[in-house]
Amino acid sequence: MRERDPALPTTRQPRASLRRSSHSIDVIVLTPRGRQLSVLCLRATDPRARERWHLPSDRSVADEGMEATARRLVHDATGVDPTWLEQVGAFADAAEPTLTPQSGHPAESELSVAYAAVIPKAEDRSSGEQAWFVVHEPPVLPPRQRVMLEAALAAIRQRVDYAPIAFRLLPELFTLSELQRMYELLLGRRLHKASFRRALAAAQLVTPTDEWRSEGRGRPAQYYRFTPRASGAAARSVRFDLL
Amino acid sequence: MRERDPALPTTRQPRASLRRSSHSIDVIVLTPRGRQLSVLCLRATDPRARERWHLPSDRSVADEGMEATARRLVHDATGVDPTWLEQVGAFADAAEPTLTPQSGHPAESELSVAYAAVIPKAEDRSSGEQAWFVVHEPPVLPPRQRVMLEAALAAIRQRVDYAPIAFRLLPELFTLSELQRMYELLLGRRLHKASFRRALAAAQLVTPTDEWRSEGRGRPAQYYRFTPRASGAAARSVRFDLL
DNA sequence: TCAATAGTGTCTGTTAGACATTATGGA
DNA sequence: TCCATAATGTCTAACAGACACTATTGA
Repeated sequence: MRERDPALPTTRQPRASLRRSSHSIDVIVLTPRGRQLSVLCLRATDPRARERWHLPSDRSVADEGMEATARRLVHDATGVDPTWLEQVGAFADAAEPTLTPQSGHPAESELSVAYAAVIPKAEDRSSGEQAWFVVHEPPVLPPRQRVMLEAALAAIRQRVDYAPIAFRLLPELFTLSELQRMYELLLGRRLHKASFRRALAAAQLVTPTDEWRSEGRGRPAQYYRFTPRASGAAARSVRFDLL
Repeated sequence: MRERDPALPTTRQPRASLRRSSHSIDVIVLTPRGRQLSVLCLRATDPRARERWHLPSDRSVADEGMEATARRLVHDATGVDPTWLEQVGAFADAAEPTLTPQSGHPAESELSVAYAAVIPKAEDRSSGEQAWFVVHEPPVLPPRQRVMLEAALAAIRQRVDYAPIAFRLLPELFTLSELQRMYELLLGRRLHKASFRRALAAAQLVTPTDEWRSEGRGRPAQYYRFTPRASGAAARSVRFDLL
């Protein structure tokens, strides 16, 4: 790709950034808020359609690659870099054999490549131009982006057992209860406490520290640290079928 | 997408088929051959580069949708429709910050959407223009397509426990040994016989018939039929951690 | 009889999930 | 004292994997 493209029947493209492609990069930015997982949505710029929302999206794949575009989209919207990012897939509108009146995507791109991104905590920039929505109660989105949101959630739930997504959402030191709550947030269901800790111990994913947390009422909790198994596959693949 | 696209700065597209996009659909066509899983590759048309191979690919997303394009690619190359088809993801060439001398894709498309397809058995059309390669010993492919092949195999292994891929590769009636061999082929590893059958029974995925197979030496095998659990999720999610 | 494949029975170690109990702080 | 949270111990049913065994055909 890029630079030489003599076979293309289109006109020569400007060589630097801001070239518009026929496809877009769309990002599902997720963050924990309270007991819920929330997704970042942007308000339509058109003042006549203030109740139309959409996901961060960009068609200028500026010689930077898809993942870099997704990362930039997250940074521009939230001010921070995602701590985890992964492609979900490519989406077009369902090709109805007879009629497809209008695009299911705000930028009218033929094709959208969706990325799921997570950031630890969102500084509340609810400027009116953007807002966080609980993932199960999103605003009305363009059809294609609604599909992408569901696919992103499914992808995260599938990968959370094998990728350190939960740890990327927590600070360096965390308690096992905090870790479990993060897993529950990502998976969207409750886990069994004893089994959760047994699985963690078996996988040797965390090591205790000397730090303790004492806040609020109950017994202080020990802080743990994430200690991924160096290269060699996880001692056990950490199956959280729990609860 | 399609038809109205007033926002696009490009010239008006011809409305019907054979419109070239900036992205391609590439298909990883897989079929069981003997004890191995094989992938379909096409020979370069350029007579000066007869040892260059590539995956079936098409840039004319002819108002038909990505999946239909993938299906057509399979049909054109093999004469049959795929019995299972699923998107793997979108792939571009790694954006080296400094230089990316040439495309990692034969059609020089910016972006390729990969689909994994399986067909039950390949009528041998090894016309010299195309050939089947054992998946672990593919020919030299364009870099992007090599990545897509590996991703397709990983995707299949991940989904084989939840999607009826193995059954789509077998005839209506099959023996449990045949089914197990198909799973082993797709997963790329041996399974434990007793555990395999226990898991099948627990998941209630198959029901015995009155037919028996008697061919070759050993004891005749009973034929089974695939009986998916109607809608309601599988009684058990059929975990084949076996062996 | 042997070889080859199909299918089953039994045993053992592991583990998920339930449940109960102890531990330790704040109000 | 009571309450809330953390952490651990024990029990049971389920199950994966190993192993051995029986069953049934053709050569």
